[in-house]
Amino acid sequence: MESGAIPLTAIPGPMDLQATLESGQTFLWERIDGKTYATPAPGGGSAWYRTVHDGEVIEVRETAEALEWRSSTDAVPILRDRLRLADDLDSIVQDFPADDVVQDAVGRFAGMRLVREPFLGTLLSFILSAQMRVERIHEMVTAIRTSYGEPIDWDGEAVYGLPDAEVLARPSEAAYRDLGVGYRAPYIKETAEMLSEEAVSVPEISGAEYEDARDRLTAFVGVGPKVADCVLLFSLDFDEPVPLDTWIQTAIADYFPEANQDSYAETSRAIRDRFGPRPGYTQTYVFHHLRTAEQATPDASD
DNA sequence: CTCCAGGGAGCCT
DNA sequence: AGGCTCCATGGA
Repeated sequence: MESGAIPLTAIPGPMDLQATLESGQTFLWERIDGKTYATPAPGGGSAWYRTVHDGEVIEVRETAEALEWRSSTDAVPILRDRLRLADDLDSIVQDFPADDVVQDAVGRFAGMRLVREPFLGTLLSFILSAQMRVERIHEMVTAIRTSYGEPIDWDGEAVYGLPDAEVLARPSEAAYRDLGVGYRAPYIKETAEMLSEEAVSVPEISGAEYEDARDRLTAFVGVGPKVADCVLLFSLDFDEPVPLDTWIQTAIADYFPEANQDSYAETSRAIRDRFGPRPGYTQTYVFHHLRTAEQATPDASD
């Protein structure tokens, strides 16, 4: 086992590991303490998080001074890439619009970064996300990972990463339904088949202009414009997408009504213009802010 | 009980 | 192109 620490002073701008990993951008990490998407822990520290990257186990937590890591390999370049540690967050946030809802979100989650997660896991996660709560998406991805991934021995514990598309194309639709994914079962199977057959060129999508890339991604079964936007934003390094989910639609209705247009493509352009030079970053803050504000309001008994 | 969740496919004009 | 209906599941 290797281990190390990335000093927070080596990261441009603030860092909030928990907000980054528990804001519904990625479903490929698990908290080792067993609590998933718990309310933020006060005190500057975080739980340990674990993922499997190309067959290597990676664990990371945030302390007051550093991102500490343990891994079967050198985790530093992987963490820098997946957690976008090179992003100058102060500069990015300065470009956000001055609207209260945006600035309130920045105030709550300073240090939340976009992620740059592996393509297959991101694609499947957001296919599963249709009409589903964030916590359950994580449960479904975990169920697939632990059911069909190869166990990795990690200090005597079996750790499961997501297998490749060829493996995920094998289970029957009924087998996926048994995992509780509902009507998304055929989407998962058919998309895995398309990937294993290389029916769609992912490098071509990565290299395309944003709206063209979004259109191309919808060739996968279960992928419409919203899911495509999530994949482009959280995996393929596009900063333009503003996924128009129920929360962002609510935000548009309440705070940016002039951006409400007739079609997804037109509304997308309007809200992008409204959000400024970093639309994807702005969206991620607003989404996390509104989603977590709602769950805090229903009752004061807890 | 009803309503809702990071929507999309299939079908109809 | 744009509108309508159906699609599983679990929590509030």
